[in-house]
Amino acid sequence: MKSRITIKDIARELSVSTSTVSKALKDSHEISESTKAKIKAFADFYHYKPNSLALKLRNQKTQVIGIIIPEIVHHFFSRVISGIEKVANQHGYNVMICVSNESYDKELLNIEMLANGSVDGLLISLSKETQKIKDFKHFDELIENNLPFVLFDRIEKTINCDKIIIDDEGGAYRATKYLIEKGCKKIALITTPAYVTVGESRKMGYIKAHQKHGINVAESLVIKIDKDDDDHDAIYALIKKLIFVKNPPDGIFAVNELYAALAMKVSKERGLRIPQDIEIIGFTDGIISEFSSPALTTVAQHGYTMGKHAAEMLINRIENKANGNFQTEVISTDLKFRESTLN
Amino acid sequence: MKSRITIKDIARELSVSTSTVSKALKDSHEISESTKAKIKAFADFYHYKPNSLALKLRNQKTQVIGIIIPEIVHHFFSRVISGIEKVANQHGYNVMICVSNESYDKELLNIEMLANGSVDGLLISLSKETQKIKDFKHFDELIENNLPFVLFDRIEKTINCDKIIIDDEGGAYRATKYLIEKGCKKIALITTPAYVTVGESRKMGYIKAHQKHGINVAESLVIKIDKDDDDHDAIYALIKKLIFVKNPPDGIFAVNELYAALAMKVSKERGLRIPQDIEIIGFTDGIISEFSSPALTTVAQHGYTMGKHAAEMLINRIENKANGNFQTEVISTDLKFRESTLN
DNA sequence: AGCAATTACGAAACCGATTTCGTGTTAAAA
DNA sequence: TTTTAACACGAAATCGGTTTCGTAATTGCT
Repeated sequence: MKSRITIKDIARELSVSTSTVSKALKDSHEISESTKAKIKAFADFYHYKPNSLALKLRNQKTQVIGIIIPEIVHHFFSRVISGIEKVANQHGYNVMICVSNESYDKELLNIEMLANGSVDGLLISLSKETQKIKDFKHFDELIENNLPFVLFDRIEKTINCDKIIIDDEGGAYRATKYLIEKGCKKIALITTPAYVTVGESRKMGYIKAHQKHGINVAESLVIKIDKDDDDHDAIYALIKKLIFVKNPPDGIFAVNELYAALAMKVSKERGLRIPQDIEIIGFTDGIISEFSSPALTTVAQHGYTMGKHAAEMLINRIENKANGNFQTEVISTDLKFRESTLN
Repeated sequence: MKSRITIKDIARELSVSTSTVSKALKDSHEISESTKAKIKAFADFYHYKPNSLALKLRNQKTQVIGIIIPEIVHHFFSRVISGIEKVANQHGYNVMICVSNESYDKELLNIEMLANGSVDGLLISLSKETQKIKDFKHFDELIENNLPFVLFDRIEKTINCDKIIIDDEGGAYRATKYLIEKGCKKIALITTPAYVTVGESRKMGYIKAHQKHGINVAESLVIKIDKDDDDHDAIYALIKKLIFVKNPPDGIFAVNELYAALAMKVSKERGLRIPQDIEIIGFTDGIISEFSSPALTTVAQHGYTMGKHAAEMLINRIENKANGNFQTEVISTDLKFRESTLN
């Protein structure tokens, strides 16, 4: 059960003090060349590596960034993480990832776990439950202890911190506008409950695009899915109610690719041709869209970029390179044309 | 720039020693009720939380599990992580995730980072490069320092540790056998280069199924994709060479869902009807298969289960509940029938 | 030769906790 | 009245490092 060798072991074996060992290993001028050589050789031989906990405690700096996300089996979030990881590593940071599972309690627990000295800063995307019950007191404590943190994607305006979001409203606006201008007369919206802010923003874009064209949005064309993303059957059933009607919509804008893909499935079963009878656009960073048939036109949201920028914002804060005021950065979207809309 | 309150602050403010504070907060019988009350009230008021680095250093126990995976934007691996996270949390552990990006150097770096006291144990899936160059010396050091670790999915037999794998060969065998028994005469295999062990095992299953039926596998029906998974176009081009020929295959077994989905795309473009003219089976834990059209029949590999079991194996090691010998657990697969094969 | 400067190292404080051991005070037992 | 035990707390060691400061021995300068 031998464990990793420590500086004390080296000191004892070579009959010098721990200070001498420490300095020798850092090539300090205070130590003679001969002693340094001896110590370095010994340390090398036994593969000495300083204990990182001890260093972190001493330096009051962990070089670790904590990430709290609602779920990890999620293409968008995993891209964000990938971007974070990239930038973090470039700056010598590691990442510690916690999953809130869309639960307020777990989010709170995670924050408490990570905020006790384990990390230098936090990157957080709010859980659905947190957005629903609107309780943000766990962030007050972060602010009190002035631990830097950045909210990304699922944010809350009233929290005083740096934020980074997708241009949800703009993306939805352009997608809807595109459908309107292609001649769609009945464009349905498949969205989330209102407490999911990104869904709400996208709905806003959908509405504004209609207003811009002087069209009144029929409430019957808007459905809110209050089901777990894993429960495809339940979502499917809700969408069916939208499409299996006398005069089905001739356009659909869905706030994520899952809804869009399921809408496409339902449409095909209803006998509608895509895109001739009904045009569909999703919102996503995903792969369902690419491989569904017909391939889905989507609002591409660039999660990798968001992750990179979020990490940069946070590291700037941690290293005090940021100016005083908190920023909110908006990542713009692209409309990616595929087969589910007419050329 | 006030920072988190420490036990020393409390001791100073209340004119007691740090030992008294520590004991009081742990409700020790050594401390009088009145003093305990006073200290607890003070600590509560200032939201005192012990510094976790100090605890970890003191206890020589981090309650953190390190995970090293080749990539994170990957449905299978994210499911594995999800399973790990679940079990780890149940046992009071957190997870720290590092990505090797399929690079040997980064894998080595990650291991060194995590093995210096940051974690109690490691869960590792080998990078492609590591499998290619077959250099496993970084694991020797883990063994020397006896830091528990478990290899999952992409493993190496010669490393002396616990391992957990998918029944790649068995899954491939049953999938291929199914195609043969459905009457396919020319079943192509789309696989990875040989150094990717999971690809090789699946190839073995494919071959054995043929042998079982006394069929010789034509080398021309086996293609190895040596392209980055992100480079869909390049993969597409390789698959095209397989299918755009005079007598195309009437069955395809692909070692992952990306290859299967792309093969389906190519087949459709070649004018082949799926599943009437060509039947396709993929190997996966993913979502492309579900939403592609026709939906793909696949060998389901249960990443979530693998993650849970891997975490359990590791925690048993960490907490010395495992018996002495190293185990290799095999997670079995299911053939999930969808539209890309005849009923 | 006498004094200052340099060299080479060790002692001790520190990071933030826990825990063992020691001790002064008080109350109960002899 | 003396002994003893219980009580309540503090000093110090510990985890594994880094860093400041102090100092003995040597060297350099006048």
